[in-house]
Amino acid sequence: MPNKNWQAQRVTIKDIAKAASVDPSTITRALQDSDRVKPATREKIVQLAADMGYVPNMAARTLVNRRSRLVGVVIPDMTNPFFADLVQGIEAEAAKHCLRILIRNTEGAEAAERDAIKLFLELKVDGLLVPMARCPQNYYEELQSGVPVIHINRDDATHHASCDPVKGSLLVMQHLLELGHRRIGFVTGPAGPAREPKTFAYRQALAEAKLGYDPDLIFSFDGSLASTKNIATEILKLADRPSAVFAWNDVCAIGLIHALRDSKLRVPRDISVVGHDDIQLAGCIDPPLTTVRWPMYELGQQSVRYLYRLRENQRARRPRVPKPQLIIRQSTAKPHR
Amino acid sequence: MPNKNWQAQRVTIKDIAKAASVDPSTITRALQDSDRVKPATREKIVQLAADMGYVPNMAARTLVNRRSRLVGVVIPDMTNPFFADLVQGIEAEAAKHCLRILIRNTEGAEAAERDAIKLFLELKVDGLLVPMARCPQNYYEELQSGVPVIHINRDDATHHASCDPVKGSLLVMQHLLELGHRRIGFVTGPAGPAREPKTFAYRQALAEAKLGYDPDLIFSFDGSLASTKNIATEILKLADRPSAVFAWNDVCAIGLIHALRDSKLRVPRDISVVGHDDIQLAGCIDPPLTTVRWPMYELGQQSVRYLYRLRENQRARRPRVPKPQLIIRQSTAKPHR
DNA sequence: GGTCTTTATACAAACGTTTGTATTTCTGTG
DNA sequence: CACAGAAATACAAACGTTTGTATAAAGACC
Repeated sequence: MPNKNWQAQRVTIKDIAKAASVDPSTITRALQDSDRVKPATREKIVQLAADMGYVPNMAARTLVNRRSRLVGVVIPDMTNPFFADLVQGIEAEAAKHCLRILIRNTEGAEAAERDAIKLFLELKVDGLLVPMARCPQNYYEELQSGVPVIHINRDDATHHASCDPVKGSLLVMQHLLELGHRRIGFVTGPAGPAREPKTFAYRQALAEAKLGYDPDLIFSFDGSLASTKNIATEILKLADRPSAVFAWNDVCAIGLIHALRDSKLRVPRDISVVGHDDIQLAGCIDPPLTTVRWPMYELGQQSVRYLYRLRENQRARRPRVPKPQLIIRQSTAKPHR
Repeated sequence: MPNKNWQAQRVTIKDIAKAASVDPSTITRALQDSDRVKPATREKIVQLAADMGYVPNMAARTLVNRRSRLVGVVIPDMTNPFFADLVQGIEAEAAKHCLRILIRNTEGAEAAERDAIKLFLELKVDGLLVPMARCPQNYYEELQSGVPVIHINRDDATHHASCDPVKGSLLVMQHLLELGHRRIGFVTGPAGPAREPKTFAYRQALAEAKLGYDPDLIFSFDGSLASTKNIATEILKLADRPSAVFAWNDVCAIGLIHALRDSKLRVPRDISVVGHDDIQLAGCIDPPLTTVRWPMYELGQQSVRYLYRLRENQRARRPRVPKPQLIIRQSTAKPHR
């Protein structure tokens, strides 16, 4: 069927008004359940609206209300199931406050993040939720958006809800140290706000254990599984191999374990590997992965609650969030040597 | 800082007009790069707009244009990395047509899907992209939305872009049959549009191979890894065990392999397992998973292109999409017995 | 310098809601 | 029946853009 005509607005409040021979303002009030309209009239109108297939025009509504009840969420990486949890928490809480959430995906790219923010601001969202923002904080400050922005896991932001990223990594290091590891490798990830604190925790833990920092033990993961192969190769080449590796995240850890096995290194017998994020599959690979879990669902809830307070100009304290948790499975063991 | 005042609209076109002592309409035209305004004026205005931090009000714009250049995308399951690919394809193509995409997440729930659609319609999106719709087709037909809706992988829809789901599953069955398997199990998944065609392909392939259909060999996966354990138990209990299992998807297959191994069944020596989707991790578990890849990225691109055509009232043919592809790795082998 | 184009800008109406105020219609009371 | 007061509804302006049309300014030609 060619040339079908797509029409944006089908039936408006005025059409209903005409059909009910009543003023448009009455339609609004009836649909909003205001007590200013007679029950009988309301009923008639509601019925009519349904029959005529009326769909409110948010554009018009937002224009006059100057509020959209919309919240923009910027997801840096849809590939990472880890954010799915966050979104679920966000949605659950948003529903309670009659806020509707809208998602944009940036592939961890700064430009895409800016685009997303721009779109949301044009849409006049009531608030912005941005986990692990890639753009520097001053970008957000200079924005002067006039809209509350809650950062998730960026503790340098004015408003943020965070799960201490240093803490999580310290737990990992502590675990490895307690097992007796002395040469511990570290895999950094793609640029982003998570890199700093993890690296910091790694160095901090080494220092506290009075162990030296060896640049040879730092590897880098670019987000692709292919790069885990290279990391394995690098590790193999080292004269003095690490007995444990703290991988950037679970995907990285799983790839690494696979690559190491290809090179005849057994995990955890020959080398321990720890991940981060506790993705769904972490527990059912071989060996089940030791990792860190962040309470993303709660984080999502908390940040919406915080946003809501802010939006209502209520006194809003930065939310507290449950601590990261070390999940010990079987990819870590005492060093063999 | 309590009681900060969040103001929706900060600087409008009128403010710029005043500042430039010029009519609002000139501002619009200058910002739109129309040739009706003198270059010098345009430049001044553009500069001014930037300095004043002007953010266009989409609500107002949409209201008069009756077009938003927005496209709504309904994602059924963010957990599934499989959709990330789709979104990337969608975004890449949308950018080419100056369309901006907005995502809503339904947890595969019918109600959430309806909500998402409702929101998008209120927002007056120019089009809807809905992969694997959970709602029945007549819901969409009765909607009479006046907006083009492209379904992805629902070949019963008026407008759709699909990758033949039957074909993919037939490839799997063919592969298993060629290896010599005669007792093949099948794991169905949560309710949804994918269940029918997969099941159909399974039965079809059995029939063509002149093999009987045995209800004992049908298991069901509810989306949680926990349920794969139950499936493994069920399989173990069977007197006449299948020599191969076609799992609902990769996550299911990985969970199942893990659970089977716990019960001392080795894959693929004792039992072959095939997945579906070819998620990122499929290649680096042990054993690397045989699975089906759908060209989700292309599917995303195609559906946007199709939508664009429809939106422009151009003649639009349903897009062709590359076929699903069987990825043979090491989780399948000849039956041992 | 007057007329005719061309170029640049101003004016005004419209998009679909919402909301404060004004007006009409009831209901009950004296 | 008149009137106050309440209840129900109508009126009109506003939200921030866009766009067709009208107007003013500038340049070209005789």
